[in-house]
Amino acid sequence: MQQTTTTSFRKLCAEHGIAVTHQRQVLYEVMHGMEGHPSPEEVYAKVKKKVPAISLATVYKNIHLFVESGIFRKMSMHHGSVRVEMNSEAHHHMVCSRCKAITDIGEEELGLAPSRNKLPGGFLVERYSVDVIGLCEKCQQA
Amino acid sequence: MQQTTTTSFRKLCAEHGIAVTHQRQVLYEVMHGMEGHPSPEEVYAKVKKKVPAISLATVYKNIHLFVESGIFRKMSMHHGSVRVEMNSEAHHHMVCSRCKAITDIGEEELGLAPSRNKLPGGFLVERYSVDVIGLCEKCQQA
DNA sequence: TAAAAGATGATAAAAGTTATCCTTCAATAA
DNA sequence: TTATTGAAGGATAACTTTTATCATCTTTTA
Ligand SMILES: [Mn+2]
Ligand SMILES: [Mn+2]
Ligand SMILES: [Zn+2]
Ligand SMILES: [Zn+2]
Repeated sequence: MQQTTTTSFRKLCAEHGIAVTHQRQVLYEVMHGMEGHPSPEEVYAKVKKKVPAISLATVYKNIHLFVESGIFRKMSMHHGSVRVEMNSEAHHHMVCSRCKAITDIGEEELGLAPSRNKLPGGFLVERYSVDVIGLCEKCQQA
Repeated sequence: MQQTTTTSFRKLCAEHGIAVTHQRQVLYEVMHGMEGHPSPEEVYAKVKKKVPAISLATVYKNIHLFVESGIFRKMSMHHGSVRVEMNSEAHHHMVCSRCKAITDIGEEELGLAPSRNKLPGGFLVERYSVDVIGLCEKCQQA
């Protein structure tokens, strides 16, 4: 089983053209086994139990690497700072995955019909916030 | 006109039960006139031109105040740190506006039909990321 | 107009992230 | 298998964003 895991991680790395290291493998396995949407600090705390000498910088570097190579993805666009919305119209956002430009798009233009107002688990809907991830026109050319 | 603006800001403050200060008024007017989704630093830079002595802390405090009192809103949920997604299924998120708990919800469960793949401005859609903002069951009781 | 409550400004501190630099390790070829 | 070389890791400084603290000043209200 250990052998199998190791082998499949080697394969994953080969597919993505990244080197296999012990830290990377443990990090991958720990992250893979985590529920929800952990922060880098939470990942670090868990990995440290298996590789006590690991550095927080290594965790950050490899989280980025995993995200860039498509092994995992970011939960949502994370802007360095909080952003305020002054447009009070009901609208959503187009986010360019390359240049990170954010453009408003009206609810009708987007053509989204939020149906339910109660969701599984008894969650009561207040509003929907849709980020459309994709490429802006400029970035499609480049 | 200046008089009118001042009067309407006083009214807005009264409605939201917050005190009227010079800094607050200038901040509100500057933010109201800004395009897009500025960061606190960008707001600070602009306000400083009109009130050179204003402190960055005041800008932060009042942005929070404006958001809490519903005058403006946050562009999107901003978590203190980057969050990684290990669930590779196509899914979206229910975000509790009170306790900030994030729960996965499958695409079908949500009942969302993303139709177009080209949007205004030539934006090419890669994927949709929907945050449903609302109250989780626990927070509805409290 | 005076007292109380609240807001501001300066600045320290905390939290999150990135950069630097030296050491160690993994990939590759001899 | 071993030597070489580029890549990766570890320690830590530095940077960015945000919050906390506290003395001073301004609004509110009575
Ligand atoms: Mn917007
Ligand atoms: Mn998720
Ligand atoms: Zn772009
Ligand atoms: Zn909740």
